[in-house]
Amino acid sequence: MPTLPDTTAFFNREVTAVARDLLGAEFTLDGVGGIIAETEAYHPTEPASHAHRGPTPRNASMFLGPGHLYVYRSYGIHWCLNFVCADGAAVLIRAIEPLEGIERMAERRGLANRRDLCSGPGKLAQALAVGKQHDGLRIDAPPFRFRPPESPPPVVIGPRIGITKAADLPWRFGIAGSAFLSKAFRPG
DNA sequence: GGGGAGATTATCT
DNA sequence: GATAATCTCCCCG
Repeated sequence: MPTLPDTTAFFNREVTAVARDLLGAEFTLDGVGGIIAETEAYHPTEPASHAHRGPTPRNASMFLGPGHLYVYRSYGIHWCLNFVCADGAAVLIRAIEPLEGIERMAERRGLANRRDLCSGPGKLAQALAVGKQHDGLRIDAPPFRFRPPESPPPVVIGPRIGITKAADLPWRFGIAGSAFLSKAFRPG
């Protein structure tokens, strides 16, 4: 009987390594979710991070330690889901391949096309019904289920999307060839 | 299939 | 008062 990987140890590593290793991981909320297909890393030392200027009421959960969730409202409309690492670093979950609870996702999104259910940070938050009530919770306790990948998928890397600061850093990671990404990676 | 405008609100200057 | 880790719809081709 193999020992299950320790979740805190998984997230207590360099944030770009965690972002890459999250690809292929299983994540569900109340049995709704699938396989993480796209992530972005954020570190307090670069200005795109919400933790760049230190702790504030909004980003408090970024400092709870490895294995917690950071959920924030984006553009006053959408919710975005992050997994916290060490020292205020966090990984934004940008896309999930829907596998479980697809019916409920389709209802929440008002869409039938599986490809569009979770292909973006705001979309997947709506599909999984992620909200402020999940900010600061542990990823390895109900209503969540988290399981790291058993074998690493092929990875593509590129610059992060939708930001103006530190936009040159290649800190976006995706499963190569996945049909469920928020946007294609530029070849090269 | 691609580009641009608008929606909407918490947070910080 | 400006900004923001986004999404959808509309127009054009």
